[in-house]
Amino acid sequence: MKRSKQERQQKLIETIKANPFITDEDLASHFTVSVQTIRLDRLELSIPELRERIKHVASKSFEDEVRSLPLNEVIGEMVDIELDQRAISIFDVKSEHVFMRNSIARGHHLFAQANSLAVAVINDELALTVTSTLSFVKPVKLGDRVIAKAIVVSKDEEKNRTFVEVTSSVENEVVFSGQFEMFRTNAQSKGEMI
Amino acid sequence: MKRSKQERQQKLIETIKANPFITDEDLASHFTVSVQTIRLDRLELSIPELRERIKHVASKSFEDEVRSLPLNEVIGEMVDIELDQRAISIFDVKSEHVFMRNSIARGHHLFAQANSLAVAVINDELALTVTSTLSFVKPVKLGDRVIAKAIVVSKDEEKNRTFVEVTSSVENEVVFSGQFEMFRTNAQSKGEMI
DNA sequence: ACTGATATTAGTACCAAGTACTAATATCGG
DNA sequence: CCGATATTAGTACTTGGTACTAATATCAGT
Repeated sequence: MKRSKQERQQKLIETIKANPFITDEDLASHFTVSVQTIRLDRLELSIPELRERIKHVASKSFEDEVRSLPLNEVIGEMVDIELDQRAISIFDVKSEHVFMRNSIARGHHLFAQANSLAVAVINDELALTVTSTLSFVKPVKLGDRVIAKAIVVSKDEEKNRTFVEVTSSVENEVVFSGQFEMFRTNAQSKGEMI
Repeated sequence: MKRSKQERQQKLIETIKANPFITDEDLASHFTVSVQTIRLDRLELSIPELRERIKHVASKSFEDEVRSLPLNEVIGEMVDIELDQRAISIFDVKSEHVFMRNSIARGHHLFAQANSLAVAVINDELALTVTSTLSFVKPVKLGDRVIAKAIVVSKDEEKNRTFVEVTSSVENEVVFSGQFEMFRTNAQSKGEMI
């Protein structure tokens, strides 16, 4: 039934990963070894104790929660903005943004960054994306820092339209570009989009 | 400096809410009362102890994580698919998808649903969005159920391109449409997007 | 079969952050 | 000043550990 130490430790890693809430005692009975053995295993594998594991999971999600609340309106971090002119935001590609199997960022995050930047650069109460044309130039990978630059290219004051061009790059290489036609108004709340 | 018990308890609730990771000891010195007082307060307010609070935060996020892992690939719920032909998915607009101030769905969620559906309908190892043109027809509100239909309209076998048209509607009214030019290949792993 | 190394188990003291409970003081309102 | 409420102190006990020592098991190789 049981096999080598290495095998057990491998399973241990998986088991704890699948359920970080498991105690040493439960692990011991699960692998039918003593609690001390489990503790030695954790020591060797430098797996922290239950409380530390839980704390880690909790603090990770707590930070995310805190971060996603006030900054909700812009995807990525705004570093520069001149209303009605240009805006720049950076977005770090983390594991939650990529496909599992190839670590490539999912397109909607790039779109989200670009689009929310286009919304932000508009100096009005209300900004609404009407149409957009996107070009995904180059795959973006886990760990990449994407810098999006939005530039207001033209306006049609009569129709309340603003045209914004967004170019995103990673290490000075263009990875994405999009043209956004935005509807703008300072009316109270006819409805807003994006 | 200090005020009534009620006032302290009110602050206590806020403090713990803002930072669930705080110990009774830290709370005690923060409010310059004894640890026992803090414990009586928690008892009266039925605020659980630190470890239980942390566990709660962690398990909440852990469930979310588990849920988002396998369903990671498609945004929304796939209800029908005929590879290389058409696909349908539904997406319920929840509070995390909308702007706080007007309860209107943020565009990238509509894009994400449409785009992941376009990826899914492609019957190949690899599907990559090259370009897309989007039209946000009508604002989508909190609580709306968005039904996206993807239809493969044409193919360019030589260039490995597939053109997909996605139309999203709420209660039979079109709210969004997009044309997606997809790159496809069954090569192992040249890179993938979206 | 014996030896040495590695692995496992047992046991103790100690820690953090509590609960549960009892008992002694403070403080305040009338 | 008295009684009620609030606060503080203190003890025993709990969980899920760490850190450490020491005793066994198990296995591999000669």
